[in-house]
Amino acid sequence: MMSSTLRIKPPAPQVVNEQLAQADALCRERGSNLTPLRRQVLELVIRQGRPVGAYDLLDSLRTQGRGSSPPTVYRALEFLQQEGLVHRLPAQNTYMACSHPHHHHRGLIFTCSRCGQALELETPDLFGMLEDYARPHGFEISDDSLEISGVCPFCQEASRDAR
Amino acid sequence: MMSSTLRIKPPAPQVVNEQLAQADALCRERGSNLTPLRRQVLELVIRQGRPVGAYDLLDSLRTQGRGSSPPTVYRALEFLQQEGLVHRLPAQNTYMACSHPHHHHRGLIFTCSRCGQALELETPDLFGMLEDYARPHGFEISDDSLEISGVCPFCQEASRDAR
DNA sequence: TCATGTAATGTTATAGTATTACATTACGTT
DNA sequence: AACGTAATGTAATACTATAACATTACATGA
Repeated sequence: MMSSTLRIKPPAPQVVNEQLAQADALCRERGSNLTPLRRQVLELVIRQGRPVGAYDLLDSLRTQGRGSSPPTVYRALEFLQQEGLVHRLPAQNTYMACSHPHHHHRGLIFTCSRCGQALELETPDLFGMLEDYARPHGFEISDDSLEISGVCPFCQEASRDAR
Repeated sequence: MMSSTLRIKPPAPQVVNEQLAQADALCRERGSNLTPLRRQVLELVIRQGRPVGAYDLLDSLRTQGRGSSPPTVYRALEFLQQEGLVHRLPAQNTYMACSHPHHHHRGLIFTCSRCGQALELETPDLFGMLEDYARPHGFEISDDSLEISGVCPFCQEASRDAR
């Protein structure tokens, strides 16, 4: 993972707390169990403000005094994904907080292959189109987000500067 | 990887040969170097008729008497991807032959999370829409295919039967 | 011819990502 | 108290991918 960017700041503590409160509310409504451990992992993901690798999360957990091993973080991430609180980005093997867990919009996520930064969009037409393509083949979509890789504007600029 | 399906047969030898001939032609045109090793890997991918893992390819290479190690197959796959002959499916860590390497259409690939089977479609509108979403954010798309996970009709049926 | 440069491949080791399997704990219900 | 279930702890291992360096093959020009 070890790539980083200074361009995007981590969210302000207040924003983090809002997102956590929203997660609390959602899970309470649904009767799902946002345990302290799961909540702690979610907080780490949210604070990051960008996609983060599972083993980075594991390091953070250890720093925070949790006796942790890979299954700890993978299980928490699995739960958080089921609840729609976290997206997995398969092309980068990373995880990021969902930016609108309250609606059930399925989103599009652009990830930069240079710096790893990600941008989640609400794309009202996209999944409808995908369903239209899928239907005639009897295929049932289960992904709730779609990752597409490319180059973010900052890294494009960096390329130009290098030349 | 080790999942399998009997529903989709591997392509007939004749089809395999056509696809290989097409790859030969494409690379000749472009002046790119489809070496025996790369061609052998491509053939393995094509014969499979479905997504394959890199280490499965490695095993096959060894069976065929190539003294091979991971970099061998990963390097070949990298070349084949650059040439648009093979797609990587990040959600499954697999590789599959592109079904239309001659046009430069960027395609949509449905993958079944149960059986691993994949279906590549030509989707005339899709990447245009994605570009439209990306443009206002200055994001430049580099993926040439989009993987989306779900459940194929056969596995849906299997689920119903199980109940 | 033969030096030299470059692309491709070989080889060893290691890094990075994820899961299996089994033990333990916490806690609610009978 | 006994039991069942969900969650977590722990050790081991499987799976995926890359780094680093050596070697080979072959084209080109001195």
